[in-house]
Formats: sequence, C-alpha cells, structure tokens
Amino acid sequence: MNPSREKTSPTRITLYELADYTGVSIATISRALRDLPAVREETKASIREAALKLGYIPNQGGVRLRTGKTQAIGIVLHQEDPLYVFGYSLIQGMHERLRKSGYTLIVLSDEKGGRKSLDECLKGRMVDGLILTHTTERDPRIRSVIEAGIPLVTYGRSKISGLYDWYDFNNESFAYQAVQSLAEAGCDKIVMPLPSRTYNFNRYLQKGYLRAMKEQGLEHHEINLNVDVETRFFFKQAQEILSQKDCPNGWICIRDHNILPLLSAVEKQRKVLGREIIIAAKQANENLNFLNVPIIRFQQDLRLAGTRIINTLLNRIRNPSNESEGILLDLPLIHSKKEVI
Amino acid sequence: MNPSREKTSPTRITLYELADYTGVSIATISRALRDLPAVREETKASIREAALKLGYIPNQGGVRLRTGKTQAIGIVLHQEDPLYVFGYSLIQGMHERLRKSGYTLIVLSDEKGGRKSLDECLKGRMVDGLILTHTTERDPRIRSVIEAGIPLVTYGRSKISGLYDWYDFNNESFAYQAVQSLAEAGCDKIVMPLPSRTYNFNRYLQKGYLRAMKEQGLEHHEINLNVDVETRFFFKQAQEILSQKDCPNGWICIRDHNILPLLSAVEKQRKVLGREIIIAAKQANENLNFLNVPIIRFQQDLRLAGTRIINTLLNRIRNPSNESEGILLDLPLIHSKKEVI
DNA sequence: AGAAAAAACGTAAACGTTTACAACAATATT
DNA sequence: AATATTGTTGTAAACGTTTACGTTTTTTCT
Repeated sequence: MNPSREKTSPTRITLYELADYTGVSIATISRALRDLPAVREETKASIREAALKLGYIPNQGGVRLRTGKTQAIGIVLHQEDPLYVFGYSLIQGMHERLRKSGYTLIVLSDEKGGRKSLDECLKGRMVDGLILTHTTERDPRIRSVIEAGIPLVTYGRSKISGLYDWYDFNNESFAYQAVQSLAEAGCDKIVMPLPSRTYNFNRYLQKGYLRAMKEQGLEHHEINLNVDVETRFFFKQAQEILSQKDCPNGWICIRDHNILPLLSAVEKQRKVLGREIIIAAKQANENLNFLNVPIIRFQQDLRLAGTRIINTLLNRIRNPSNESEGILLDLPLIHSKKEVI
Repeated sequence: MNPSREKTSPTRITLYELADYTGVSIATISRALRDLPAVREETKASIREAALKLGYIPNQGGVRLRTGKTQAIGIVLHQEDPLYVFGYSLIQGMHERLRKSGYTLIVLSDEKGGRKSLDECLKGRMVDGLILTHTTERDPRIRSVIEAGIPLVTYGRSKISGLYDWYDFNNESFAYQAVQSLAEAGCDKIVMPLPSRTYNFNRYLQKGYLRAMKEQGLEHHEINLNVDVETRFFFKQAQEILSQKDCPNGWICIRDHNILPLLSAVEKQRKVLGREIIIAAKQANENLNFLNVPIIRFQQDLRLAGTRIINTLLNRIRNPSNESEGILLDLPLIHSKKEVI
C-alpha cells in the first residue's frame, strides 16, 4: 500500500556514525564540529575530515530541540498592500547577507487569524531573530517581540523604546529636499500624497515637507489622496485633481507604483511635464531609471538596506544586550529634472 | 554577567503540562491534538480546550526530530539575475496559499558554495517540499531533489522525467500570438531578444516565434541581444540596433524590465512608437499597465502562478505517488496597441 | 450472563543533539 | 617526588514529540 519512498536516505549520518568512524565519543565530535576550545587540534582536524567525507549534516530537529535555537530568522510581510513593490529587493538583499551565515530566511505573515501568525511564531520560538516592516507609530508588535525575548530589527522607526535596532530611510530629509528642488524649479503649489497615518514614516514625510515649505515661504496644501490605494483608483483621483484649474504644479511621489499612473494622468490632462507640472519622486526600482521623462529622482536602495538590516540583526543575536542603535539611510538625488537619459 | 533574558517564557507549555492539567497521559494529548481516531470525542474536546487556554504550541524541534517532517517548504532563488523582477509576486502568491496550511516558506539560494545550499538542504532534509525556478533543459537539480525523495514542483519545464509536477507559462503560444499581432499591425521585420539558452523556456519562445513567422511568410531574424543583461547595457544595444536603417520594426519583449529601456531607445532614435516601431510585451508587473504608450500587452499573472504552484505541491506532499502533472498557464492579451488608457 | 471484540488510554522507547559532570591524561608547581 | 593544575575526552541525562505495544475499559454478541 505504502508506495516506494524508503530506499532514499539509507541511514542518515549522525554523530554516532561519526563516532564509530573516528573512534571518539559523540560528545567530542559535537564539540569539535562547533570548534569549541576543549578539543585538541589534531582530533578536530580528523573529525572535520570525517564529517566532510561522510557528508554529515547536523539534524536541525535535534539541535533545535536541545538548544532552542532555530537557525532561522523571520521577516514578516504585510498582506494588505496590494502592490507591495519593495518586498523583493529587500528580501534579496537580506538573503544575500544571510547565506554566508548559516541562517535561513523564513517568510511570515502578519495577520492574526492565520496559522503561523506572529504570535504563534513568538510563542513557538520559531525564529532566532525577527524583522518587522511597516512599523506604526506605537507598533504593538514591537512590544510583543521584545517581551518574547527575540532579537529584533525594524525597518522603519517607532516610538516604542526597548532593546532593538531600527533602520529607516531618511524620509524627512527626502521630503525636505524634494520640496526644495520643486521650489527651485518654480513650483508654488506643491503637494505630496501620503501613506496611511498609521505608518510612522508618514510623520517624517510631513515634517520635512512642512519645514521646507515654510522656509520657501510657500503655503502648504493638504491633498486627499492616499498613495497605497489601487493603482487604477490613484490614476483617476490624480486625473481629477489635475483637471481643476489652479491645480498643484509640484508633485512629490513617494511610491514607485504611483509614478506611472501619475504620468498617465498628467498626459491625459494635456499638461506639459517639466513645465506645467513637475514631479519629484522617490524611486526604489532601478528600472524606472529608464523611464525617459524629466522628473526629479531620489534613490532608495532597498537591497542595500536589506543586507545591512540582517547585519545588525546578526550582531544583536550575538550580543542581545548591546545598546540599541538606529540608522538612517540617505536617499541621494540621482537625476535632476533636466537630465534625461 | 549574563544579562536579563530569562524571565521571558517562564516555562514553556509542553505535552506534560497539558497532561498534568487534564489528567490524561501525554500520548492521548498528542493524539487528541492531531485529531487521531483513537480518542473519545469528549476527551478530545477537553484537551483542545486546555491547549487553547494554556496557549500550547507544539515544539517544532520535537516534532521534527521525531517525525522527520519540517513543516516547511522551500523556494530556491536565483542569485545571478541582477534584475530578478518576478520574485516577489511569486513569493507573495505562494505565501498567500501557504498561510492556511501550517507550513512556512523558507527562502533558499542556488549557489554551490554558500551554506544552506540546495545540496545541504536536501541532505539535511530541511524542507518537506521544494520549488525550483529557472529550470534548464536538463536541469540536474531536479534529479537531485527527486533522489532525495523530496516532493517537487518546478516553475518551468525540463526534459528530466520523474515523479514531480511542473507549472509553466505557455511561452510558445505567447510568442506565436505576439508575432501574429505584430504582423497584423504591419510589421515585416520582427525580432525577439531572448534569455540565455540554458533556460528551458528559451526553446518554447523560439518555437512559437518560428512557427508564426513561417505561417506569416516572414523571414525570421536572429538578434544578438540577451534580455537579462544589465538594464543600461540593454538600452545601449537596443539603441544601436535601432539606429541602423532597415532596423526591425516589430519587437517582442519578454521581460518587464526590458520595456522601459526599449521605449527609451525608441524615443532616443526618434522613431514613432506604434507606427514605425511596434512592441508586443509580456507583462508581469501590473503597474506597467499605466505606462501610457501604445504597446501590445500579454499578461503573466505570477501571483496566481504562485498560489497554484503551492497548491499542487501540497497535494504531492500528501500523495507522493500521484501521477506527475504539468500545467500550462495562459498569457491573455490585455491590450492591443490601439487601446491606451 | 459470560466471553469476545472493539475502543480508549497508558507505558516506554526513540529521534539526534548539547552539556553538566566525572574521569583521565599531561603538564606545571612545590 | 608527590601534588596541584590544566587540558582533553567520556558518560549520561535532557530537550518534547510520536508511536509500537500493552493494558484497561467499554461495547457487542451469543
């Protein structure tokens, strides 16, 4: 009845096989392979050689049961965003750093209901370290993670204090510079569609925007257009706003996926990009560099962010009582509006 | 010396705690929680209640050690592509299906050298099921995975036979239709930059292309331009080709990240898109819908592919001796060149 | 009513590791 | 020289689960 699946993996190599082979006890084998000091160098060498020869791979179940360590770090994704564009670059960067380290990357979801939710993951101690994205101003998840004693790095700041690190792009500085560039280009009615208030970086964007507008002596404008709505809807709304006379002439774009719909809307309304309407955009996907239109671009290097986030996470795992550190990443200006390819 | 980290998780809830609490043995607890038949319904109910109340989460290390099952499935990424755009949608789709299932998704890398490479993952039996992307014509990885006895689904076909499933987009049909559309639009010199020969889908693209060209009575053209080169380089090459008189007037685009550079090149050469040069593109990222230019688009729904891949993988895990199945996904035409938003 | 069969539960061993502790060998100290 | 110290190895228990097997309880059958 039970079909053939048994001839594979005849018997797995364990510490016992290695012990038989080398003539020492499993305890020394274990120690040698982890390079603990209490083993003579020669025996270490021969044990390592044997392990390599027999193709020994530690049974994760065993080590996990014994030590409680999982050799895995988790990143929690956000299911709600329909167009969550940055995910992959970030993951790629993380993975790049991770592969040298012996840890694996596991992908978790945010939502309460599902199995393998964050709570379950914490209680089950399924990861040795965690990365949270989409932080809110007082993100309750941070507390939970810290209380569970799991090393944490967040992508995005939060007001919660505790022993964890954060990374963030300097959105305040970005907004400030964006306004400045637009003002220099002659815009007097500058708007910036924002993400949901729940995300913490909303505040930093606003802060930079307001500060720059004040310095430029410009009146600031609220705009009722969320950047994370369906692309199609964003397009419609933008089009409507642009159809009014006295419409904004300077637009700050904080999401890659807003750029194309916005451009479409501009074109649809027969406005001249770069003269009547000027756009300053934060850009993560480097393909957009080849969008051959005059817009002002600031680059957000998510891949780099990913590797650096993992880097500090690994540090914190090794050294859980280190001082918390927060790191701000720059968004360099890569094209002023005049330079087109 | 050793800083505070111990007050967390006072003592984990295990089967023993549940046994104390309910007054039955750990064996029945274990059986009840897995809903095995050999337990009376009333006791099951009370055990489940207790588990919920005490917040029991099975220790993965324990179950893994005992059963050999990891409750994880792995996807192996391809590190070499510099602009691996589809990754995230696929992962997102997979994750979406996975969260209901109790499995976690772990991200693996391809390359030999790194730790946690595919071999190591197989030997260590670190996943219950595997997904391979970027399959080559006779992909040796497939053999390895099958021999290791790990349920497998590939994204992309291969000539290796065995007990595994595959998913693939119907690239032959896509290429065929693309040629057809371009010919109908009046192109007589149609080219299709290709991916590396090592990837299996290269063959299908060519096949569809050649068949359609023949039917249309057109002479086919080799073009020396790989789609997976650096974006900047692709742009340069395309520009050069377009600068020659008698240059191709019909272009088939198989990668999202080729679209923008190609458009740039067309514009740079002052060709009129939609008249002098016509483009038919396979498009995965739906943001590109808002690229307000007249190109012919075929859609590749990677998210859907992701969920369906996981679906059949889970089936195979449950039923390893099922017949192999291969599934071809369509690439529907979503815009003919005349329809712009 | 009793015996036989079926259902429900318990006992104990095993999965492969790490680590406290004990034991032994080699070296340093007096 | 004997003793203390250090360095190296072995023994055995524990981590939390599942499951073969045995035992008890309940149900069914005659």
